[in-house]
Amino acid sequence: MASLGASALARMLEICTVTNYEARDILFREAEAAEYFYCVLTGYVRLYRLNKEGREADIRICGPGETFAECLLALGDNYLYNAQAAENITVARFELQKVRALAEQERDIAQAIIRNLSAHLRTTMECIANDRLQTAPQRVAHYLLDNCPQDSASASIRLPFQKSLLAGKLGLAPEALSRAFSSLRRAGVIVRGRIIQINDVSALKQI
Amino acid sequence: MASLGASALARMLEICTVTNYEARDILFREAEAAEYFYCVLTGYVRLYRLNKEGREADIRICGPGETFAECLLALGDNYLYNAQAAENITVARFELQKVRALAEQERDIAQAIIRNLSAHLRTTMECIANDRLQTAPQRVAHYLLDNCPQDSASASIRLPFQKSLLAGKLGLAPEALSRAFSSLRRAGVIVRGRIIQINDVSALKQI
DNA sequence: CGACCGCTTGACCAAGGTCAAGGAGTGTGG
DNA sequence: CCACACTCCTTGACCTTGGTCAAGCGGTCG
Repeated sequence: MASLGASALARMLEICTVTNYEARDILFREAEAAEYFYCVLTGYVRLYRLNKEGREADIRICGPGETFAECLLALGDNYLYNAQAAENITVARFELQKVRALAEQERDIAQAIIRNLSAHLRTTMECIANDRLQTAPQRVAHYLLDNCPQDSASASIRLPFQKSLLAGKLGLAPEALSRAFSSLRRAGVIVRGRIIQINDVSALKQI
Repeated sequence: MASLGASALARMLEICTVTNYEARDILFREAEAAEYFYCVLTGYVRLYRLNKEGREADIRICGPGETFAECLLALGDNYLYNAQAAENITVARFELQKVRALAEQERDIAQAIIRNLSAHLRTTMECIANDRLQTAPQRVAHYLLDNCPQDSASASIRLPFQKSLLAGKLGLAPEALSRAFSSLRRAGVIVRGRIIQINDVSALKQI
């Protein structure tokens, strides 16, 4: 929304509702009639699908500032996945109908939607490539490097959420994440709780 | 482009160039400076990435009517993947710069881009979900059902491309696709060359 | 006829999912 | 203050899935 002009911004804020959910609340389910798209303000949201045996697979983890269900803006009447609060969260929601109407009137809004969809499409394709090309330790290394402050030789990261959530985000079972972390120990990665110490950033890049 | 008004359509056609490529030609490579986005007219294009050992993984297979590299419209100066002609193809290409400019002027074009990006984002997220939830035979069954004409009890499909391309599209090695097909024989799927005979559509849905 | 290409099949192996058991940390009640 | 429970994570054992390598098969083309 940072890119919107004053009037467009005002009109978006006008149709926006802020809501809280508690950990594990379901915001919506796959195939339900879609009314809103969402923007996370605080906390994390899990988007996931079920197969017919009931196993869950995460599709995306959304953090503060990220939107979801925006792909329904163009077309589509039903949600495509389940959305669950991973913790206590605050989200803003926008009625799809109204945003569609606004996008036709306000040029800024259409442009902002294009930027948003593009960025998502890019990260989503990136995710497919990573799933298909990388092993578990490589995915974890990749995630750590993406979240390293800079090209300093060493770094320390605090995970913003539970490890089980990270596992889902990377398309792994929690056990596999655990094993990936312990295999990264030899590359100088030390895990204690949510704190991850990286002694040698360049060694991590080799993986 | 079907949704564009006359003037918008004319302006798009104006900046469009039609090109042919031969099988295995590379249209562009990952990280190259991005100049165009593309629309396939005839044939199929493979979008893929490499890991550092040089293994390839397909991200998407684009057929007639589909576009690629549109995610660079909003932002981004470099291609994110490699694009290769899977056979002799004809594509239309559009200068990103010019389309960006047009999208700001012509409302239709911005709307069409939104629809296009939305649709891609949906299918791409769908792809992640399928990769993470389904086994090889399930993916193949899913593909066949998606390409069945209707809810007739039986059907016959002709693959529009080589099996090795389908394998890549489904995130499998060619050998795994072969095995998946042979495991579907017991569900009444008969493969001869590119022709696939499905005796019992509902049995396939159970898988 | 031989070469080549795409596909299939078999054998083997590695990655990671699943199940079960065992910590470690935190909060609760006695 | 300690015992207990609970949650989350880790570890080990096992097994399934699918990747890889190599050989063989069948069709097509020169």
